[in-house]
Amino acid sequence: MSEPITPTGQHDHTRCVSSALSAAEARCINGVTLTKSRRRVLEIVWESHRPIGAYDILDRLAAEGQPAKPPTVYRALNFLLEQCLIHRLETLNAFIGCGASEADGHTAQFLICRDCNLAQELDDPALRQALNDAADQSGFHVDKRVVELSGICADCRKAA
Amino acid sequence: MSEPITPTGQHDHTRCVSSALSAAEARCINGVTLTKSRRRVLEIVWESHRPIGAYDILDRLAAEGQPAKPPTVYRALNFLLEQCLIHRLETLNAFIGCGASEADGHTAQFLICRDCNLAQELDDPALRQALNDAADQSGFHVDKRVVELSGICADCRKAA
DNA sequence: GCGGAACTGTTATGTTATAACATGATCCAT
DNA sequence: ATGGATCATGTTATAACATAACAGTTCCGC
Repeated sequence: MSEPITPTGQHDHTRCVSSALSAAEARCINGVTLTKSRRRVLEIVWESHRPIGAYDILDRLAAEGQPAKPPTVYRALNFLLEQCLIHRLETLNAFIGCGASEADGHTAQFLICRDCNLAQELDDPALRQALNDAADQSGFHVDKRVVELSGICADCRKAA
Repeated sequence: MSEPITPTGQHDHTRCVSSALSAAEARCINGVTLTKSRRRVLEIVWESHRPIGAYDILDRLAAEGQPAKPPTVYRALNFLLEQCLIHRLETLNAFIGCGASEADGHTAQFLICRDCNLAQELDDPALRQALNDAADQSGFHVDKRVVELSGICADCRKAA
């Protein structure tokens, strides 16, 4: 969030990928292991700020000479989701690296651009509060929040 | 929203189904027609306040001796979505009747109970505002909003 | 080295959704 | 009333997304 992401997603990925990986390694300590294939899937997910589908990950693995089958990828993705290292975007059936720090409840909101396909992760406190209030008013106990706003991002609007 | 919906969803459905249908007829005037099969799919969707999947609708049609194929149902569902007569719940790949009045932008939020499977439709102004603000801060133009909170509803919490 | 736990491989299948093309119904303008 | 445009439906096939079930492997503590 502190670093601009261009419409083409061209920024220093090596930096954010490696920071994602070190966060991942840090989180994997007691009985939880970041194995080679989980690590590779995490890298692939982080290779852009765009959501990527499970079968696209399969294709990447195949292209690298590591042919895999769906369960392999889905198992890795589920592990990464459990560890809060990635998010699943419900509206796209796709996955994206989690940009948030470890202990913030893994709650996020997404702005998904139809044009450049970037997905910007937010964690807006006011929005979070409004979500909590809405649920509280109904006496509803929330386990999981999905907030995905689709449209056109600022850069693409300028470009148009 | 004015009428209580129990955890079992037992309330006067004939009333809400027929009011949904008359809303639908009213909306279908100029070049837009509520055909028999679209109408039947709308009725099926409205037969509970629970989200229903496309293939469950297919099964119902088959049980009624109106065997249909997936495109038939998806075409009806897409029509009903365009007319804002139903919503699609992205987290469930399922559909539910739209309880909102005609001209409010078809923006809604859902509280989805994992236990009784009811989905309560909200249109909370504060939440809507918070969503707008979050997008505006990023200069993002929103086309479509998906807000789905999953958890346990008040009734199921009491019952537990 | 043995047993258990975690991880991976493999086959098959389940679930959700659409492409592509053919046919039928409706309307209304000439 | 016919021709043709438009909208709706039927039909076949397949694409896209996801998991069940079971077999094999690796790793680690005892």
